Amino acid sequence: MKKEKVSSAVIRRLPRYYRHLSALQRAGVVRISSNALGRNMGLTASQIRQDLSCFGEFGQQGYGYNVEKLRGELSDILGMNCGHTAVVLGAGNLGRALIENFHFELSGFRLSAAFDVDSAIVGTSISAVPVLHVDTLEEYLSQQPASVGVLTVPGKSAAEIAERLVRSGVRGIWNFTNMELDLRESGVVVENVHFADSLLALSYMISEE
Amino acid sequence: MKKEKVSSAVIRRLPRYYRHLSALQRAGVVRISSNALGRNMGLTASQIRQDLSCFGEFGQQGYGYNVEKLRGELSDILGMNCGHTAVVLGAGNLGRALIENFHFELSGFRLSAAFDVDSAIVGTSISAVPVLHVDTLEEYLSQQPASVGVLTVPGKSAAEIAERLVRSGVRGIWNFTNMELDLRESGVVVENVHFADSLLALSYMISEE
DNA sequence: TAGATTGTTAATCGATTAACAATC
DNA sequence: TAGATTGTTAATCGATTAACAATC
Repeated sequence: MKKEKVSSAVIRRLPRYYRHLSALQRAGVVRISSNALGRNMGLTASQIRQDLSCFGEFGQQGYGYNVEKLRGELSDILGMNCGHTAVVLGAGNLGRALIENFHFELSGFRLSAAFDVDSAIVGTSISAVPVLHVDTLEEYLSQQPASVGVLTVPGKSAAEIAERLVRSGVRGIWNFTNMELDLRESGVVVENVHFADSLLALSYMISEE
Repeated sequence: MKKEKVSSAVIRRLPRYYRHLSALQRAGVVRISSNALGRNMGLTASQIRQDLSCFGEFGQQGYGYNVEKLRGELSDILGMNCGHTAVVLGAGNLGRALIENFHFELSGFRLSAAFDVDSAIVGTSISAVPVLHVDTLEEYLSQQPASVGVLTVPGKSAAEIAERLVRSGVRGIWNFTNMELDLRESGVVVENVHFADSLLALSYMISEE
């Protein structure tokens, strides 16, 4: 998958395209024009064609886009067919909620293990995902490399665990802690899910005079 | 709090400013220049001054910004001192994780109640937050209005519950379901937390050739 | 074919960065 | 005071939108 230089704004829209196309496909829609998709998503047709043209030519003049085909192209573009794997760090409430309720496989990830320090849960399984002791993290990852570490540990452990994940060769960290991880020089990509930032943005928007 | 027309890009940075200033304050830093804050956050000094100038003049030439004062200004700008309240819809894994682990009060929200359909938990409390039956939602909100509904119900109930929240007068919906809510005409603000979109963006970034 | 719709180039718009006078 | 740093105006850069020839 070669990339020239795709802007962050475009990258952020790709999962939305994928999601909307999936819904259209489920609804039995076979083809869609950039115009109709734009109305559907609240974007201009122009923007959609411009965005997609970063990756290739997926449409057909006079016809539009085949929904199933475009969805498939997007899944490739997004790396959903790379066989990515993930491990969860911290099987507390949030980690557990993600393991039990979030369908990693629908995003192309296989969730292979969770790690925690709590001896009450180490050795058990959550939704068929084994919970291992975090002391065995390096050993495990040397045998079973992971593409992504899902960081749901307490904030005070975040930096240390992130560091260990980086040394163990993960390519990305999905960071649910409220800590800012500075891994710029490691080359590891950090994707932050800062709940507080999201709620505060909402707070701002509902507080406008 | 009067606003001219603040761009979405600026709004998204405000919580980050607040978070970084909070960390600086905890670290005992009294004053900071736009230059130093920029280095800290990975932004240009120019952008920081431009952003803040949307809301007033908070600095002092030759000195910079007083950390505590600027943090206080940002908390006002973000609406953290408006006495906002929230209710959680759906006390499953994710709802429970938010109730137990997310500190609403640190974002200026009081979490007053949770609602669910499961008779096994209705009537109990989670971290001192009462769990009520969702049938009593309208009755409750007419007595105890909420600024925001936190939507952690299953996707298939999302649209219905969102609609009921809107009719009950919430100003915003913090949407954790994977459903797209179209409330454009209601005037209610939707803030989406789409886990899958976030993971797919990460997937894209770690999959670049 | 005629109508529709793409991919792409050009025009516009908005956001970021640079520059600098004002001033603490 | 001299040095530092702001707030703001101007310049640049990038992203979005519009236009249109190509073509299914």
